[in-house]
Amino acid sequence: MKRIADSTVRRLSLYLRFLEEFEARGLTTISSEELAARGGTTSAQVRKDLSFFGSFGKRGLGYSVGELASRLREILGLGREWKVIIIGAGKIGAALAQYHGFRQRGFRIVAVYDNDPAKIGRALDGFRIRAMSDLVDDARRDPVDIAVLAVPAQAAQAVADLAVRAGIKAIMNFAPQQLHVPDSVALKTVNMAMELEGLSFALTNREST
Amino acid sequence: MKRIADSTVRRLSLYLRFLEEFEARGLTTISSEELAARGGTTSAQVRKDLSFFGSFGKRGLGYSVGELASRLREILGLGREWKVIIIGAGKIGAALAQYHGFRQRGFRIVAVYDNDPAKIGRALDGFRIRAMSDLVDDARRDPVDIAVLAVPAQAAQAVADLAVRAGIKAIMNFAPQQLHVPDSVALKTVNMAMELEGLSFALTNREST
DNA sequence: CGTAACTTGTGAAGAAATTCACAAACACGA
DNA sequence: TCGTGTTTGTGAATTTCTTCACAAGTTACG
Repeated sequence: MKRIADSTVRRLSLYLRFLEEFEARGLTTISSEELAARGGTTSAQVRKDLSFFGSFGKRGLGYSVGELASRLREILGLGREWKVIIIGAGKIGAALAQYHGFRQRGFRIVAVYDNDPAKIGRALDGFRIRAMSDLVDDARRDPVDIAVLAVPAQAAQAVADLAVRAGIKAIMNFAPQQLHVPDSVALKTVNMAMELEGLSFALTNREST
Repeated sequence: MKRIADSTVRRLSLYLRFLEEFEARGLTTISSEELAARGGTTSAQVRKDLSFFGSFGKRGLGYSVGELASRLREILGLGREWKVIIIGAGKIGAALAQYHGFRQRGFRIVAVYDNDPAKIGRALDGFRIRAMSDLVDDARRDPVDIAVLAVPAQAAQAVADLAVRAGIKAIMNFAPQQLHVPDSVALKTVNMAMELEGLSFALTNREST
């Protein structure tokens, strides 16, 4: 299969969200034009994105909301449950652990880790915080799919290495630190500072055309 | 000035981070090759990114760490302080309000808003939570640069409209909702669910080359 | 059945981003 | 001062992504 661009995957994710809204409103079909309007893109883009995976629409009519949604869920791998652990029980880790939006979409948090002795053993939204040193054993016994890193920058690479050693195949990194992992591990970094600097740049350079 | 791609701005932000590390270690020069290695890109990319803004290096030698860092700060608009408000004092809003990394980089949180009467007036990391209805007046009296949206999806668009009405020129959106704002307002959306779905896609489709 | 009004799927064109590759500039040592 | 070894800055080539534009399929309706 041809390599799918990151930007395409992001858009598929968006389309799915809109389709679910439409589904909730009881609508049964939708055109690429309507989908595009909500996503701030063009109908050609929508059709091209979908064309990488097959042809799901009916000419002259559009797409069946329910069918397209379920195809997208399948494409995005949302048909199954993914086991997620959160590493780092600080402010961000805690906010994530308590965020129930994950669960809805099939991402089930199975454990929270920290290496602060003061936190280990305490409860966090139903989870007893476990010691970081248990991670590798735990994950070997009961495999985990995704690790969410919410640790300080200076610890991030070491923790990522640990996660890789534990056999985890995907990491979502919230630490403001560039991580290096093997190619076989999927990595996404969400860096607040970088996003803010993007806004700062936009604010600074906006008079120019 | 030519339009600068988003991806370029992100990388500049990254380079600045590395330069600051180098600076802290007392190094005075760095080559595009070294910068590229840490950022997971190529030296040509680094040089091209910088070339949009001028020529900051010395052939045969590389870049002066201190000088390049300060030029990048200038380009990114980090020479001044930006006033930030956080809208939504829930889990995420609270985590953001307490995150002190903002301050270091010149993003100063000046207020936190919510519309839950039970929360208004209470303190959150030194801020007294204000009523959403005060926002427009507050911002007109004392202009704000950036609004961070940490409200539920169904409220997000209305709150964004409010922020726009208050004269705010940049919005960083944490709500899982596509927002529509005038072109004159800079918008960045960080959507956790989308990022996770990106990982899910990668995990699902990884055997193929 | 025939025609009008839509909308998809997709090659081809166009635009944008990345990489190549090399002349020009500089440091350093002899 | 000259030669060697670096490294930048940048046009050109290449690759990737987006948009165009239209044939082909579908519905609606008289």
